[in-house]
Amino acid sequence: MRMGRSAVTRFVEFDVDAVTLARRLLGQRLVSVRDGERVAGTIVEVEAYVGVHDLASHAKRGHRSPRNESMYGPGGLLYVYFTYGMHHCANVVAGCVDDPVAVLIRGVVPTEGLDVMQRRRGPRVRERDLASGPGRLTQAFALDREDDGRDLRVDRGVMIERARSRALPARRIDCTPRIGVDYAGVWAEEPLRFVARA
DNA sequence: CCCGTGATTTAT
DNA sequence: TAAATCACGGGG
Repeated sequence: MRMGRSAVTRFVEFDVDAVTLARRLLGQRLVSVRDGERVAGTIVEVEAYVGVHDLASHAKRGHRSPRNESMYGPGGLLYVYFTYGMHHCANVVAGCVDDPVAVLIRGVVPTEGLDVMQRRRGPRVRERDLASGPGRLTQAFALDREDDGRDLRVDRGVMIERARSRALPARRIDCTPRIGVDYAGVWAEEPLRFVARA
């Protein structure tokens, strides 16, 4: 027998286009477990990087290197890169093998392990800044290049848990151009950033 | 506004 | 080999 549209799947499915995955990730729960310390939060801001033709993407013009190799893997891999000499950013790979599309996680609202996040981020950081920003959330969740290529579908250290069975309705999502991609010409204007309304 | 910081990419 | 760039964050 076939699963209907309303069938409840336990896990997020990743083998879809980047925009679909971006919208699907909003409201779901990012989790990391490090040395038995579990932290978690709700994904509230993401950006889609939609393919080799997307001049804002690390895979633009089909570029492939040790850094972005994970983008060429199956949907569900984690792509973590290092930038500006001090920050890590985390993406969820979408699509299928050899189709380098991904979703950058830009903002999470902490729900579990706030004390752990505070320790990692520093004592002067305000609660609402713990994981609001792509570099901030990797620090709060302790994600770095060691985590690049992990498979979120099976990994026990980093995962995305289904916190809601249906995607957020479109009216609960704000759509804007992506941040920090002014170098990308017309692609800088594309509305590929998605933010869950407060 | 400016700057740190260093891996990666691109130009010479 | 050298120079420029960078999916950022913190501090004025």
